[in-house]
Amino acid sequence: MREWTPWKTLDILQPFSEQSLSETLNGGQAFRWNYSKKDEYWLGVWGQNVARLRLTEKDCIQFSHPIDHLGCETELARYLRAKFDWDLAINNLPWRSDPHLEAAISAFTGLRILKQPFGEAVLCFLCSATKQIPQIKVMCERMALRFGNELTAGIHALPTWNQLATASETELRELGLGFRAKNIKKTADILAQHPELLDQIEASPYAEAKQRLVELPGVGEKIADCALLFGAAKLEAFPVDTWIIKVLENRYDLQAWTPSQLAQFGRIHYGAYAGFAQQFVFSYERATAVTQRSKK
DNA sequence: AGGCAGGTGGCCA
DNA sequence: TGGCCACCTGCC
Repeated sequence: MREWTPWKTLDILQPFSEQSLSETLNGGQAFRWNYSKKDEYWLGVWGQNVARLRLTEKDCIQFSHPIDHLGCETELARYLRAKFDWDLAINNLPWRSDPHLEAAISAFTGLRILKQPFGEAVLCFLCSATKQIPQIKVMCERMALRFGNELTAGIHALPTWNQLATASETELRELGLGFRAKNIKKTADILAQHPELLDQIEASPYAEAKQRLVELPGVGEKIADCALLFGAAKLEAFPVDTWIIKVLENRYDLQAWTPSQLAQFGRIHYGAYAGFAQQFVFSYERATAVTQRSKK
């Protein structure tokens, strides 16, 4: 068992709350964070990094990482987008004329969009098709254990696409990936053949990046938008999933709109930070649904 | 016990 | 274009 560094406060422009930290790490953006009630910290993995996170009573965010992992603090600041001005982004959202958005923003103060490694975001959201968050997490965990590097005692990184290309579809199915296994295998083969492809896509403007991403097997509009929003910091990406369809139909009275029309509405109504707005109303809707379910 | 879950692609009109 | 359906698996 290797040692962990003492807790240190991360230099961050705007604070989290317990709730917004939880929602950011474990609300459907990322799938590799778990909270230990006993130890009172979050443990997470991204890229070849592992860290523990916790909030102090004053909402300072503190981190710890394996002692031998130099550079983790820099990577963490990048991952959490510590220096990005999220309040300015909120200022540019249309909450002044949109009571539902305003309520969602108020309910999730401190929520932000992660900058995950792009390839990992593509992989995780390829797993997400018709799955709920706990199940997506299980799939990611199994892929990491089977094909990813061990970072510290018992904790594995997600496999790189090159590592995945060595797996057979059968091996992937054995991890419980179901029909997603075929898409992941085919995508892995393509990315192994074209090592620069993901970097090129990430560096492209949003529209072009999306156009090129949906050429990958199993990547449709929704998964492409998730990967670009959570893995490439393209905040104009607006994933339209079943939750957002519900929100727009019920809260914005847009019944009878097709998903593609709803996507267009979202981009126009919410603007340049549509994906950030999406995350607020997504979280708000899920919180409401969970409350209603537990009342029964 | 059967339907459904943060979808996608293929096939039909 | 637009609607329908199969596709794995697990959970209610």
